[in-house]
Amino acid sequence: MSENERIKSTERAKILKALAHPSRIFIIERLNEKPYCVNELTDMIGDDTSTVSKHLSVLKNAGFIESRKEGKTVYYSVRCCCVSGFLDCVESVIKSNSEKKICCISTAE
Amino acid sequence: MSENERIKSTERAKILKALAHPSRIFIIERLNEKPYCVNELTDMIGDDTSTVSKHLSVLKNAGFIESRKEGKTVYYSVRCCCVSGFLDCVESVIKSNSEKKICCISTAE
DNA sequence: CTTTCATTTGGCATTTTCGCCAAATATTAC
DNA sequence: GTAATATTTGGCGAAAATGCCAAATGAAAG
Repeated sequence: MSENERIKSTERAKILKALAHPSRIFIIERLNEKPYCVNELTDMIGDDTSTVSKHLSVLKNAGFIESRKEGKTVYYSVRCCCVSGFLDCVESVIKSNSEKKICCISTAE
Repeated sequence: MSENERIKSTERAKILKALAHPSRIFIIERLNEKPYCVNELTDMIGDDTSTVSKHLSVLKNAGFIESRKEGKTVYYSVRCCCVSGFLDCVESVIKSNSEKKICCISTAE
């Protein structure tokens, strides 16, 4: 692996890692519907506020979401529309695993 | 987050985690071209054989790749054709990050 | 200015992941 | 059979991720 290849793979891994957590996937799915503030997401998830805030920070740093401040409240929203395609693909892998078939997102129904 | 939602998010996170490592992304990219054996991938990556073997095991358990034994050699190949779409999406996020624009895979060039 | 509410940051213990080595397994050659 | 080659597995220390608490910051209200 050349230096350049290693840098590129590491960069990509960072993005994927940012999404690779149950709460963060849940957050992305909720934000895919509409913007939510930290408090609302915290209530939904049930973890500590600081934990949720850190998850949001991870997603933001990766470029998946963005934030907008409104008074005391910070609203987060999805910045990258391809995330849903991401999750569709994940779903497709899961489906193919359970069916023990080769997966393909276009044939998955 | 309901029990069911938590299970679903955890399941999805597992799949994403399996891909969220520089070497594993590199492996998927190589296998996307054609099947390779452990030795060949080890040479390309430069890590210990056991390390690469474990990465392959992670990818296989997640359902991304499959293996076929030929004599002493084990060849791995991509089982899920949507993986390239995955990586395209990751690329699109990276690109939008550097350009500080909203990303969308369809407009990314 | 003080209080209150929403969020972020620092710190720390726990858990998970990583990567090497050594040993085990499997297959072919001698 | 033994030796050589390819891969996997077990184990262990090092590094990274996780999640809570407490403290800090920021903004509006009294």
